[in-house]
Amino acid sequence: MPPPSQNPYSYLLLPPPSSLHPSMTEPDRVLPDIDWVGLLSGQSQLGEDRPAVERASMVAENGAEEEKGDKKGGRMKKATRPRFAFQTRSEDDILDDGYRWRKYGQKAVKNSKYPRSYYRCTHHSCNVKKQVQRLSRDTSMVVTTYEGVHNHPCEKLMETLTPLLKQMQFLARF
DNA sequence: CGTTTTTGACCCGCGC
DNA sequence: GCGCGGGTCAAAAACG
Repeated sequence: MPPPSQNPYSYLLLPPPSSLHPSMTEPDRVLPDIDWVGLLSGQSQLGEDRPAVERASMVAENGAEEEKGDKKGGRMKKATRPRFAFQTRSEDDILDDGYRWRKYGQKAVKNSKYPRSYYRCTHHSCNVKKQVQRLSRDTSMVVTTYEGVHNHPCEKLMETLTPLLKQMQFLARF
């Protein structure tokens, strides 16, 4: 796979584009203050909720309601996780977001001549998923939908961003 | 040889 | 119940 033709991380810093595919629900694009350093370094990872982040990445359609383990019901399955969709103008279907993904399926989509691919985060016990599909209307557009929040830091991103973020924090005190 | 991709089968919810 | 659309499994193939 060729290197990304554009900044693959831009979507981490910018709100999602205003023009979403009709089939996509509108994500909540309010981006509250986030402790990026703590988040990315995984210092405040599991256990604690990160409401700010979840809210920022949540799609209105299926609220992130946690159906906690309850044996009685017999079925408490679907803990709907936050979803976050965005689209990118790119030649490449797969853009490098710093995480490692394993493809586990591909399906043809109705009303589209391009298939949709399903990926899962390869990190152990991190069941974040994403799906990628290309718009048949605008071939140059790729829609990526993330589901869930990583419970581990992204080493690759940390390498490059930590020094900068630390510096920004320092400067922000003035 | 371990990991990832491929690909048809399978499963499940939903509308008829 | 049955078919359809969407999502996942898993075995084999491909890859490095």
